[in-house]
Amino acid sequence: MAENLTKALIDDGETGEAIPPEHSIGYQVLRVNHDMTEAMARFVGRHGISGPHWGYLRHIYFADGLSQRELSDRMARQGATTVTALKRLEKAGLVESRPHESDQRKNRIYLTEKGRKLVEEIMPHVREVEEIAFRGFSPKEADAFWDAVGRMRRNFNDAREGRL
Amino acid sequence: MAENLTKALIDDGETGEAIPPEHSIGYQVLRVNHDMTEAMARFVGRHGISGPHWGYLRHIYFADGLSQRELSDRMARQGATTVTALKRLEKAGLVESRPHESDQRKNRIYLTEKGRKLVEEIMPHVREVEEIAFRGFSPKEADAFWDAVGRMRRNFNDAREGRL
DNA sequence: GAAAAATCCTTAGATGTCTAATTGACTTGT
DNA sequence: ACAAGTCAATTAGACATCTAAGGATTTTTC
Repeated sequence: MAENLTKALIDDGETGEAIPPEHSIGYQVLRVNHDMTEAMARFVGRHGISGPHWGYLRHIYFADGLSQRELSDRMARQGATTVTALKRLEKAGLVESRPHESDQRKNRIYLTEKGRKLVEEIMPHVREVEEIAFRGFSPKEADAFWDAVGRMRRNFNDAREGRL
Repeated sequence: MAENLTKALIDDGETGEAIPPEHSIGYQVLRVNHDMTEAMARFVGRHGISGPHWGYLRHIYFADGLSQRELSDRMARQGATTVTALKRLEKAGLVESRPHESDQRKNRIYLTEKGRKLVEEIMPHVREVEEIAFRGFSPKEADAFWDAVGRMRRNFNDAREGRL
């Protein structure tokens, strides 16, 4: 039987008892996320930027010319948060913002040459964090994990949209 | 072959190319964590508290009398963060702090009756979030996911400690 | 075409989080 | 036994984030 799903939904679930943090998948995912972002922040800190700023830079690197709205969505942050992050990045000479050519409400965000170089310097650290995460995983297990995370994201997306 | 481990460590890895966010397990875990904490925050918001505060209350519920240090560790937050959170929770009449009986540096944190009631009111929502997360998962798949998350946490813990 | 609604960005203010420095209390080494 | 080191909690100050409200520009509706 399901030993760990058990923890949250059968052991505790069937008795209707409260779920302690260690038996809550939300808590466990919070912790593993914390570990990963902390590890990444340690690496990028050496290059003089914060973890969140790294996130913005990477998105822009792979999708130059995005609007702030698009960037906020991909970062899973509110628009107001992106405004201040971009201000700092622009001040640091890492990104630049230009008006959208056909819609005057929008901006387009681009990496500067300096920004691009920085992303390329930092990228090996991403590989290192990925490598730590999957240490001891067989390819099959890693696949299963990727698949599970994708399905969970879809589950929450559906729930938010009111489907299901 | 590993289709998804592939994404980060073979496809991109072997060519030495940059890893885009969607192929980064760190980004995917960030997103799923965001989805879960957002869902939980929506639920607990109805009861007048924030997501982080809920986290503290749950830990105290299951380990009454913890020191702030212990509580901070379990929450994966710095001590200073816990200070301000507890101040608010105390002001709201949900927790109380008493001096440690044998070590005058420490406090012990307890839930009040009101705090305990609140945790019990909110608990069903935790179950709901867990249920959304694992929708469509077989017991075996859920087990595998629990196992994988635990191993990842251990991997990062080992890396932080300098083991490996 | 004009009014209404939606979209994009921005600002203002609140909350949560971190790091660094401080104070007071325990623990250790000699 | 005492000095040095460690540890718990706090404060101060910076940064990241959110919600709410506003201004400007589409887009939609009739």
